[in-house]
Amino acid sequence: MEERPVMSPGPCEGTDREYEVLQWDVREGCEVRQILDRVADKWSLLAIAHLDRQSLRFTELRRRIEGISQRMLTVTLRQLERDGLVRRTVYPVVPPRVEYALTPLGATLHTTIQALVTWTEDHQEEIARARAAFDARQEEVLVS
Amino acid sequence: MEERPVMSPGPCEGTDREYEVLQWDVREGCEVRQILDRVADKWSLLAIAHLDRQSLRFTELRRRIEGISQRMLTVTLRQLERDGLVRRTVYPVVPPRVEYALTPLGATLHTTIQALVTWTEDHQEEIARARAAFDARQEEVLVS
DNA sequence: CGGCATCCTTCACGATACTG
DNA sequence: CAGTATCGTGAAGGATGCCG
Repeated sequence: MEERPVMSPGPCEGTDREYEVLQWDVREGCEVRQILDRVADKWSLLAIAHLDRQSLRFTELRRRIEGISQRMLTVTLRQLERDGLVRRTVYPVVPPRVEYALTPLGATLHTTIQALVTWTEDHQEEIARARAAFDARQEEVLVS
Repeated sequence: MEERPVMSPGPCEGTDREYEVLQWDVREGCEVRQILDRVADKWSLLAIAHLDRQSLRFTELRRRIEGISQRMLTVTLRQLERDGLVRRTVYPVVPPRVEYALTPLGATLHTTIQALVTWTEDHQEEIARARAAFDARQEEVLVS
């Protein structure tokens, strides 16, 4: 068992959520950061996005998330399962059949993640233009 | 100039957004994936979250994002600037004063990102419980 | 103060091989 | 099919030093 979360040992309790979102940083470094990392992770994002309202078998999921290695899909799904975001169902048949689906909690996260994905899709051209403009400006500076 | 995005040279044009979100994967591997990666990046997320409706100086931002190195803050801000999400303003005084703020585009992303942050805050206990339960189950299996 | 360049380490991840 | 275990590598990122 190699990559098991190491859980930063820092001081981390009583994350008084009273003072409101704008101050969410005062006690950051706590678990929020770690969870955010996991949840915003490249492969987690894609896995959750693809499990929208449907359960998928391991290989099926692997095919849909183009470019993911078997190893990373396994690791990612284990983490999501551990976090209670994905439910793993094993059918005791041979050859084995394992299905993955979002839990209710995972479904609520899906909504948020889908918003991020949609935002990206909707603004990719704008970003591409910004990049081109930025690079052009850099070019100028380099020439001069 | 070391880490400049390499821009995967794969086939990537005419990302027909006609077929709708559920099919956003057919042409993935395109820029969407790359942008999603950047935008969902650990430090990008935090930087954008902290630039909510206020501009901050470099050092101020650095102090608020606990744990970020100077190097990573610089790199992150450059990328966000290049993507048109953050505006960098240099005041020609000495010592130099540089302020960072969200662009209008960045502000729209902030909304989405804040939703993700809020989700994480709202569900951290639930996730902690899920993890504890999962780990307990693993323990059982190991003992047997 | 707000960087950039260099060096060096770590570890995330892919590739590969083996199993129930 | 759906994993697990092991190994090797590249790249991410921290530490440090210098500069306008």
